[in-house]
Amino acid sequence: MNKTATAARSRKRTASKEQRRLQLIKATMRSIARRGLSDTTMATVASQAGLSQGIINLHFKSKERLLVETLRFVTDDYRQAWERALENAGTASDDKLTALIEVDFEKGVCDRNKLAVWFAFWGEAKSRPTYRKLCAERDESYLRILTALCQDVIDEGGFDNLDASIIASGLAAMSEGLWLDLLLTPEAMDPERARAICLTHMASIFTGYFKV
Amino acid sequence: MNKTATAARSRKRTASKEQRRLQLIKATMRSIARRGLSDTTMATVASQAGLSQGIINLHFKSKERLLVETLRFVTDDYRQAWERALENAGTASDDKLTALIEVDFEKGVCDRNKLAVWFAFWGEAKSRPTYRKLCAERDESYLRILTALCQDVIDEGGFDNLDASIIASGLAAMSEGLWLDLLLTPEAMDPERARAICLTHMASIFTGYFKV
Amino acid sequence: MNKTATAARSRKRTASKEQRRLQLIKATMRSIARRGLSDTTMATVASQAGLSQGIINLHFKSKERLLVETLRFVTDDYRQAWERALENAGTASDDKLTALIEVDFEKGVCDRNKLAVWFAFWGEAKSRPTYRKLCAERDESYLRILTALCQDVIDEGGFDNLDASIIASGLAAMSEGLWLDLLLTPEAMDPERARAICLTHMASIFTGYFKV
Amino acid sequence: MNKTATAARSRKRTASKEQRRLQLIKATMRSIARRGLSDTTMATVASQAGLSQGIINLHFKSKERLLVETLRFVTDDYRQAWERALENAGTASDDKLTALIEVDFEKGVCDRNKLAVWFAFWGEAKSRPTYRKLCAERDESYLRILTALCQDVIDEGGFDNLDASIIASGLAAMSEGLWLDLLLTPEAMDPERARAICLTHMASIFTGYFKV
DNA sequence: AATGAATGAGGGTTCATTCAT
DNA sequence: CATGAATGAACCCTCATTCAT
Repeated sequence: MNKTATAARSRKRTASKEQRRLQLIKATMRSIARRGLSDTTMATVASQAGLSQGIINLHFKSKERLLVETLRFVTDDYRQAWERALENAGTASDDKLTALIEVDFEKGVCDRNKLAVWFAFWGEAKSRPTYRKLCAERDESYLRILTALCQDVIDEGGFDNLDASIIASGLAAMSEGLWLDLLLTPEAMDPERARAICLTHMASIFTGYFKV
Repeated sequence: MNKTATAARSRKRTASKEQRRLQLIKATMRSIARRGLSDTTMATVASQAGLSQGIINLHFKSKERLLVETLRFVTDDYRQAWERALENAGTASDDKLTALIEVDFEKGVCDRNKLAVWFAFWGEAKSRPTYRKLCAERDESYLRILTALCQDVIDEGGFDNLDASIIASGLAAMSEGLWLDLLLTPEAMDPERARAICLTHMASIFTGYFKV
Repeated sequence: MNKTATAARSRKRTASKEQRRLQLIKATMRSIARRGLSDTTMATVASQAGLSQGIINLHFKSKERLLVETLRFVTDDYRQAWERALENAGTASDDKLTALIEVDFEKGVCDRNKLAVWFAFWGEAKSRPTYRKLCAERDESYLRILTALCQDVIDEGGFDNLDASIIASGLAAMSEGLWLDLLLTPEAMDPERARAICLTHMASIFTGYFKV
Repeated sequence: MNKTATAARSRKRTASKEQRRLQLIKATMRSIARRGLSDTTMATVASQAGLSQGIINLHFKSKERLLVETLRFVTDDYRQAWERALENAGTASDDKLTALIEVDFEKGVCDRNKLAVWFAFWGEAKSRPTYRKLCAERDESYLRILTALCQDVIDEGGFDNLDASIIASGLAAMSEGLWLDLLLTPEAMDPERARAICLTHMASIFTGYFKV
């Protein structure tokens, strides 16, 4: 066997290992969404993945690690979504801000399964420093960019009496609260309506901008 | 022993029984706040209450029942808080609305322990119809009164182009989202700031009202 | 209920708890003797005791603790045996020494089950500081009294050229080695013969003493 | 490819196979010495040997076989040591006996790691016929030669009142017991002192012989 | 011959629940 | 009404073994 083949196999093995981890993380998310965090066991995850019991400890050492990696995955996934949204948005500040708001309610981000995962971890965050830290980091980086964009709109639109930080915090909070409504009362709230609520809010603040 | 005595004793017993239940519910809340829902066991609750192992099954029949009753308690507690706030508020619609908003961030309602309980149950709500129903009811009744008050302000202030339902939903969501910030990043958010954010938001919408 | 009754019940409860611990320790010894330390599981011990799985963690917190307590029990048991033997022995030093030797091969001490327990723990002692410490303490206190008695015989018999420490160490070692023979080759060694070997050894050293 | 080449390769392969087995047995001994028998797993052995997980089943079929082969190795190793010692000893019976005793405390035989292996297996011997048989055989062949040599010394020295079997059993036992001391209380016993104890013992029995 | 990912039986442990006191 | 010892199912995790590569 020549070097190239060895490298190929080696690469394949490594890739496969990463794939397995991803497969297990996704199975974990499904299990959390369907049964809740407290009813998510090694068995439910393994079975979701169509694999055997021992597989999780083989790849993640412990259940706790699996859960942390799952949270990290959701966190990264969310960040990538809004980074991508910003890239694809127009160059105008209000367009960017709109894009950042809308990403919270678009398909890949705002499905009830992922929301369930978010709330599952938030529910345990107070008593689990590891979870809290991961969640907090997500919030902070998101809030930072949101604040910056609000400031841009303020500057451009001449809304000198507004405080970007206050607006951004309120907006981010509203978005999270709407997620809760989507989770708890799906019959009374849907992503489209949630998006409209946020944009209406922005339009109230920045007169003349964010026509819904 | 005469009938009166029996009745008296019976009444006393019942009262005592109710006290015990309350004692256990409060112990449950403390346990959830300190250790999280998933680390809250019959033992941690009983120990918090300074009572023995078997006591919970005696009064609540099962752990599940205890948790449901705890959630119900929190729900009722919250409702009473804003009902009381409305009673104590001025008669003007905007005063009432302000009172309703402020109650979310006042001491008895907005302490990190109670927030932890809320999020603990929200985290499990998707996969537990019983929890979801209780949480949803809370939201709905709160949202109903909030919408009505917004409508009053709209009518009184002549804000005919505004939609009370949209505003109320956004406001309620913002409030819940701010709770999450209080839970996750207490160093970056405090009740006073959260209140200010909400009121600023209202002031943006209803020009001339809700001066912070 | 009066104080006496309370005390009685309390005493009974405590006693009962102590009894349960003893029962489990004895079940552990039987399990080790029959199946070996490596095949002794929580299940084999509980089943030996005729009790349920969870009982051991209830009384000993962990398997490791149970094993340590079992070793401690054997250690204490052994010490009590030779202390009792010394009390019952005559006042002459050589009588006492004889008694101390004979106790190693008398019924209550030298049965194959207990020997199996000793060797099971000795087998793990090198890599388990806790075991080693307990075993070493047993050895040391026994060796100390053995040396003292040898010294007495030396003094009384005028064996000035002998070293009590050397003799005692050799004697103690011989005794332990004979236990191994009893364990490994019961068809070639029995307690009576082992006892004779030790006494013959003493008779060789202290001319005129320890006639077998 | 001609026959010769095939044979050569085959021979080489066989040799290599034997080396691998030896490598794994030595890794097993190290693992037992460092972690104890109960913490010795296929993984710890393979890792000690710097090889992969599956290697042991490839060469030994099962863990049990590996352990048995390890015990057999230690047994053979011990036998070879005293056979060599006898060959190298002088022709006088007491010289041979001295050599036989001294081998127990010389470097290659009496190191704490090997002692740990011995005791590990002795600890499981009672409940494992396979282990017991192997250990017993070791004892028996050693005891046979020891008895014969004692008899020679008795005959030559005119110690007609002594019983070779009793002396040999006592001596062998003492040696094993001293090993235990070396294992458990290395700060209180060392090979040199152990050797001295045995020789002193012999000198007491055979007056005029075995001057230390 | 050698690897190491995968399996799954069985281990120790936790904990909701029961029940004699 | 209250206790807490006892139960046993279900959990997470370990590890000997298998097998595709």
